[in-house]
This record gives sequence, C-alpha cells and structure tokens, in this order.
Amino acid sequence: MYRTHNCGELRLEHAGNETTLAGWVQRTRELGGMVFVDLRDRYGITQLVFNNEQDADLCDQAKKLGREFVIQAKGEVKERMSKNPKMNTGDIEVIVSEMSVLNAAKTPPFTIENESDGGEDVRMKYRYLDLRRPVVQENIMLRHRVAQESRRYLNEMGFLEIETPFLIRSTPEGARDFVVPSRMNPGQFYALPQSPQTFKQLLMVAGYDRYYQIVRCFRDEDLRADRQPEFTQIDCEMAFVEQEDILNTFEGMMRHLMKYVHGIDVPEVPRMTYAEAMRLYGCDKPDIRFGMTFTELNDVAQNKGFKVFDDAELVVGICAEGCATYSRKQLDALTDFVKRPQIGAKGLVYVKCNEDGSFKSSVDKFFDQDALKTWADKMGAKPGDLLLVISGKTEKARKQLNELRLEMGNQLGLRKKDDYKFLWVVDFPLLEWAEEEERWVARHHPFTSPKVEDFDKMDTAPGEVRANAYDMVLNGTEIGGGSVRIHDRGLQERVFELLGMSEEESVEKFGFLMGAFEYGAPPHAGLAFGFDRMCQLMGGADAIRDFIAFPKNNSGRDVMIDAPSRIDDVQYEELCIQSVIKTEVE
RNA sequence: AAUACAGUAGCUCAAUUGGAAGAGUGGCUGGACUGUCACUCCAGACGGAUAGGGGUUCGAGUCCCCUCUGUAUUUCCA
Repeated sequence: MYRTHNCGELRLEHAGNETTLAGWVQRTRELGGMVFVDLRDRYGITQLVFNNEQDADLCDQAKKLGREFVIQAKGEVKERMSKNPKMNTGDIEVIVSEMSVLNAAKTPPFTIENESDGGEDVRMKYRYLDLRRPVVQENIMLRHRVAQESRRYLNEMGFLEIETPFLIRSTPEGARDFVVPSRMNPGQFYALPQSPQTFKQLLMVAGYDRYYQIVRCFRDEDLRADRQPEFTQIDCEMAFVEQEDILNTFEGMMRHLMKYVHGIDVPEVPRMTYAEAMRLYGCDKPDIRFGMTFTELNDVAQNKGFKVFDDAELVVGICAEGCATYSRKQLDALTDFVKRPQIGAKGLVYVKCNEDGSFKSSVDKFFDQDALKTWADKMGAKPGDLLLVISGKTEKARKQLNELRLEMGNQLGLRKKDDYKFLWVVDFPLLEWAEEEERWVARHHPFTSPKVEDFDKMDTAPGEVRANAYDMVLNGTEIGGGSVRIHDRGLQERVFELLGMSEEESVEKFGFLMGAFEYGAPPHAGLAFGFDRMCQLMGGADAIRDFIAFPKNNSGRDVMIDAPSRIDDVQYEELCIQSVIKTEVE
C-alpha cells in the first residue's frame, strides 16, 4: 500500500490520524526553518509540513524536492494554525515523519497548473504532462461521467451493449474511409468504420431489438476545432419503434445526462421541421438560445426600384434589438464580416429604427420613411432596433444571414455557455443534389426511409421528398442524428435507383444487408450521438480536443508519438503494396 | 487543395523607419526569513545560427520568394 488516503480527502475530522500520501510535488515553499510542500494527485492538493527543529535531516531532504517529483510521505494529520479557505483540504496539513522519493523528475517544459504558461503545441507534445493539469483532468472525468450515465440510462431502458468490428469493408457513400491493407488477402483492403451503421441494422434483423455502443468511428476528412479523424459515438438502434419512440427515448437520455451530470432539469425538447429551421434561421441546426429570427421581405422590398433587391430571389432580414446606436464604423465592420470570402455576401443593407420614430437606412435613395416602416412593422422592430437585410439566391442569402445572426448573437452576449437549449430538427429532405457528380445523393444515408406521404414525389420531384430523419441540436451544434430505416427490400431498391446505383452495384456494395432484409427484417430506427462534442458542450469548451485524452492536431498528426510515420520496406512487401511517394535517399 | 494569422531564451512575449537581440517567468548557485499557500526579499551565473533555405541592402528578427510547423476557416465531413 503506497497510500492510505488521496490528496483530496483529508479534512478536520481526520486530525490526529496517521496518514500516508503519495503524489506529485506541485510546489515547495521554503521558509527559514520550515518547508511546505503541496502534494498533488487527481483528487486534490494536500499541504505537507517539514520542520527543521523536529527533524533537520528530513527538512533538508524536503528542500531538495523539485517540481513534479513523485514522493510518498507519512505523517500525522493536524489542524492548521493558518487555514486556507481556498483549498478543500485547507483546514489541515500533514506533519511529515517519513518521506521517500519514489521518482525524481526533470523540470517540466511548462507549468502544471490550471493557467499553464505553455502554448497549445508544447502541451500537445507533452500531452501526458498536460493531462496532469486539474482543468484537463476535470474534462476527462466529465467525459467518464457522461459515458457512465449514458450506459446507466440505456441499460435501464433495456438496451444491450454489443460490439461491432473495426475491420470492415469500404462503403461508397459518405466520408472518405481509412483503409487497412490485408496481409492474408493480397491486394485487398479493410476499411475502418465511419459508423457501425450496417451492423446495427443487422443486429435488428438478428432480433437484438435495443442496441447501443459507445464506439470509435473513423473518417478521413479535413479537421476542425470540433472534428477529429477518430471520434466516439453513442450509437443506438431500436426495432419495433416509430420516430416518435426514438425522439422520446433519446430526449429522455439527454434529460437524464443533464440531471445527473450537471444537476439541471431540462424541459421538454421543442421540435422544428427542417423547412422551418431554414426559413427562420437559415440553418439546419439553429441556436435557439436567442431569437432574432429571419423575416422575409420580398413583398415589401421589391419593385421599389432598388435593382439589387428586385433581381434577388430572396430578401431577408433580422432585427437586432437595441442596436440602432451602432456607429458607421460598427456597421462597416458588419458589412465587411458578411463580405468575407468565407461568407460571400455582396453587401448588407441596414435600417436604424431611431428612438423618434424615424428611419435611417443605407438605401434611403430607394425607400421612403413609409416603406421602411412597413419593413420594421413586418419584423416586429421597436424604436432603437437595427434591421440587417441581405438579398440574393435563397439558399445563399439564408446561409449568409445565418452567419450574421450568430455573429450578432456573439456580439450581444446572447450565446451563454451555461444556457443549454436542446432542439429536435425533423423532416429532413431525403436527398440532395450533388453538383459535381450530377446526381442525387442521400442526405443522411441510403437506408433512410422516405415519408409515406411523399412516396409519389420520388419520381416527379425527388428533391422535395422528406425523410423520417431527425437531428438533435444543442446550442447551435448538431450533437446527434438518425432516421427510421427502410426495412423493405423493394423500397430500398427504389432508393438505390434514385441514387443512380445500378442493381449490380447495390448488390455488390450492400448485398449482405439486402439479403438480410429478405429474412424478416423488423421495422427499426436509430440514431447516433457525437459523444466528444456532447462532452465539449456540456463542459462549456471550444474544442473537442479538450475532452479527448490523446487527440490529433489540425493535420491529423499525433505530435506526441509522431504518427503517422513511414513504415519499413518489409511491411510494404508483406502487405503487397507500394508507396508512390519517393522516400529520401539515406 | 485554398485563404488568414503565427513561429525570437525551457515557457510567455518585446524590439520605433531596415541600424548594438531584450524583459518577465521558470530552472540553477549562494544568502535572509518558523505559518507559507502564485511565499517574499537580496546577490550571481546560465540560457539564442531570431523555424529552415534563398534574395534585396553598407546593414535584415523586421522587406521579398520558397519550404517546414502550428492555429482558425473554406472545399469536405451519408
């Protein structure tokens, strides 16, 4: 036994007890004949005391301790003379009688404190040191709690946790696969799963009617602050259920998590159709922590001689409360914001609703006070508000105004991290047009069932067919999504046809699933949550990296172990593969 | 694949118009201090091909070009 207690648990009630602690030296403070040592482990920090008068040799040893030395100390717990209310263990200290250095340590390249002096890259290189910092440990522990509470909820609901393979076959739709060469099958490759999609459907056919898995998924796509090449999903599927059952079950899971992880009671989760989300927010994952919804102005803004609006497919605006006082400089900054190449708006029209009831706009030349008043009335604007209007092709204008709305939300402090607003977005389109391939592709995945009432549009207007697909959105971030699956071979073939997949092709790629569907597939539906992203939002952080013990950087590298790396020539030979990249002559 | 920003001491950063490479912090050595808790104070030494390469110039950390690395975004992510 290296320790009888951890560094976060001793309290006044332990005073007088003998204790043995082990941990890392956070800091030493020498004070004449006394030495104080802060001993740290993941539970907390406890102060050790060495006194020259009581044991001069031991005190000398303590003076030699460096930061991050691993030590074991035995002594008596004692009430402090001068207490520290900022520490959980601040009422007590340990008068050390025996100490041993379990391992000395080099001075770390950055300070192991919540406010570390190290930059992102150094900390990633020494991730094992970064992980010692209490803030990071709290993130990792939050992740643990979210995982365990998810399991607890799903177990109680009768779900089975079942593992599915990582070495599977490459699938054509969706993201790029990571690929693994097979030594025993020369010239052939496994793929790592982008998700266990087809396996969970096969489990439904197999009769395991409530399945879940907290599982790693792999996608070889470009990374972002909220994307990693390998990430974790809470993957779920249910049989003999309808969309309503799924929404209720998993809304229940989010409530359970918020209650037991955060102590917050989440009210019933509102629902919004995809069409409504696009019309009111210009986005399929609206942040409903604040209003500022879109108002379409075509009927009041067109045919008044302003060519830009007259030629536009859509004129749409938002009302920023109390922003009529924005200066020219601020308005120019907003215009520059929407004109950035990433957003790509041609311009921005503003209307200030002055306190005296008059209006001042950037298009006064074309619209008189009465005309501007109709805008303001339509948008529900009060004196003191600022209208921001964008025009153009419907889809683009909405996307641009969405960016502006979020930016205004940020500027006005309307996006508070501790305000959790969940939302279901339902009735997604089944298909979307892929410009480059000039064909319809599945918006969710090819096994998503169309809505029965839209069946007749499948031939006439494929783009208007809605799917039984749904996303859960938290604070403007998609945290999960899923669909009711097709369980009928005939319908599945029809969808493959819509996707421009020949029968041979569909059999070649998904034959195993189609085959399974002929042996009694139950109606089933499911969804998957982005577990890392859920943790990030629940932890109020900006990057999922903070909740992954060993994350990869922007270009998919692990800078700590320096992966990926070249492999040995022998490995190439065994795997029957060649690299077309010339290796440097050594 | 593209765009923007960044790379100077272990770490965080400064360096005016192109004109002598600095500070804080950490670590090290010595000293003062028996209630500190970001301990404080004094003294000292150490610490650098300014990411790499090329160019302009009497002179480049600074200007230009290329490469590398990091971060954010776009394309992409059923």
